[in-house]
Amino acid sequence: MNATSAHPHEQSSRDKILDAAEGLFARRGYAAVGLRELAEVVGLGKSSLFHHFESKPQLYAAVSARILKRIDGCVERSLAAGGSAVQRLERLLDDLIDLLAAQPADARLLLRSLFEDDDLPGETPEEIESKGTLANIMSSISAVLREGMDAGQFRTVHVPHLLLTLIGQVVFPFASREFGADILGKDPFEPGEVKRRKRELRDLLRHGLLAPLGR
Amino acid sequence: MNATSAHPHEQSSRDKILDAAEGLFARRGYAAVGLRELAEVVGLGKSSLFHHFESKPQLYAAVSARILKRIDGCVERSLAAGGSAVQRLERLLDDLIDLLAAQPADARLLLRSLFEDDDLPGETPEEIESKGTLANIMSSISAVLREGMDAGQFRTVHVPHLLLTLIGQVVFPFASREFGADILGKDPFEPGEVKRRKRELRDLLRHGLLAPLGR
DNA sequence: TGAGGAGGCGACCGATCGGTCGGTCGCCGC
DNA sequence: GCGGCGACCGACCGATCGGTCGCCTCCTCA
Repeated sequence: MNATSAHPHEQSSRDKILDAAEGLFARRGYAAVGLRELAEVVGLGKSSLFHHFESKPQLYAAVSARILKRIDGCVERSLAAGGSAVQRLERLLDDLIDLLAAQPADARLLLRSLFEDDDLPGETPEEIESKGTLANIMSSISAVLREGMDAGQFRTVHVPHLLLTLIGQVVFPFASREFGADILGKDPFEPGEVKRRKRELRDLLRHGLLAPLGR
Repeated sequence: MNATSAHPHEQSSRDKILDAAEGLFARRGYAAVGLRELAEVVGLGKSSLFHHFESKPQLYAAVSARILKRIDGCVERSLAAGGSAVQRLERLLDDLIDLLAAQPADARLLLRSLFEDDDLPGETPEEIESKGTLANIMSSISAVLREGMDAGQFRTVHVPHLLLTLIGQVVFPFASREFGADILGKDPFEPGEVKRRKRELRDLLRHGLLAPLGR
């Protein structure tokens, strides 16, 4: 069977493990997730996990590689669709927000992987590939920013700092689901809130915070 | 002895434990830090830790409570200094950035605590107090935002969403030190980069990203 | 029909986890 | 001089960690 999608309803054990692991790692972090618990969630014996992944670090690498590939695919697809730099950037942010909203675990795990460099032992091939994927994502976003600046559509800003700013403001709100719900009074993943988030972020980038009167 | 500061050079064991724990928890997360390792860093036997803190969760609660109090103090001090809503918000962001830059572990641990609600077992008194401190921080920042909107200095925005945006863009870059260094090509905590970060963030809030030409 | 391999299982391993216990040492008041 | 006490320590506890091993059960295909 094709593993990922013969019938949509019976996914392979490998994918079930990946999905469950993604959720658990996202919520509680790498070290706090035990393989016994993961196996129980999946509905397998613990030793069966080792038929699909050779070790816990390698499993984590597979999970985070899958997420990075999802994001990379979204970025490439979004930027390839054409239009001015402004249009492409705004579409990219919308699409990224839709992606993070559709996959609640992704934002958390992504954020974790961005500030826990030392969480994995070493340099598996899968790890190295992930580093490349991440670098590709960053350079694609940087490219559209520089393009917009060169075309005079954007102000002159420091691209790397803007990159960090964008990541923080796009990813963080979806990473902190409970805290976000406290602040918003609603689940941030609710369709209405997602739509509002896209609008607020776009307006902030277009106009900043200050009222238009004084300019 | 007064614990916190008799001579500046010989801090109490309790404070040494708090400092070391803050660094370790920030870098690797709660579950990944063993008390043996912590004790070794501090230079004590593991069992001595239990003379100062009754359990690992309680120690973590103390560490994160200390950070929240630091931030709350910074916010209150910064907002109390007077001026228009615009001036107070911009000063607040500058001061927060200075604080996070001066205490490299704070941003990481803060970010962690914001999206790992379930990391601590239950409701110790210290935990409840921290929840109040955090709520106080948020409501103070919200207040200055609403004040600026009411005065017509800010655009009409959705305050809770802006709050999440601000947290993400202020805290995240200092939480991901190594990743930030990759992006910037320099250590984000270097004084020059801190200064640049403050300027870039301020300009983004003032003007957004779009070039002023087309308006 | 039967060999073989993929997938799965429970029992088990050494290491390490958070936490406890009994005891030592030095300082301070009496 | 001595009793009490806070700081500290090493040895130890049961539980759990990631990982291994041998065995079983299907399904496939020659």
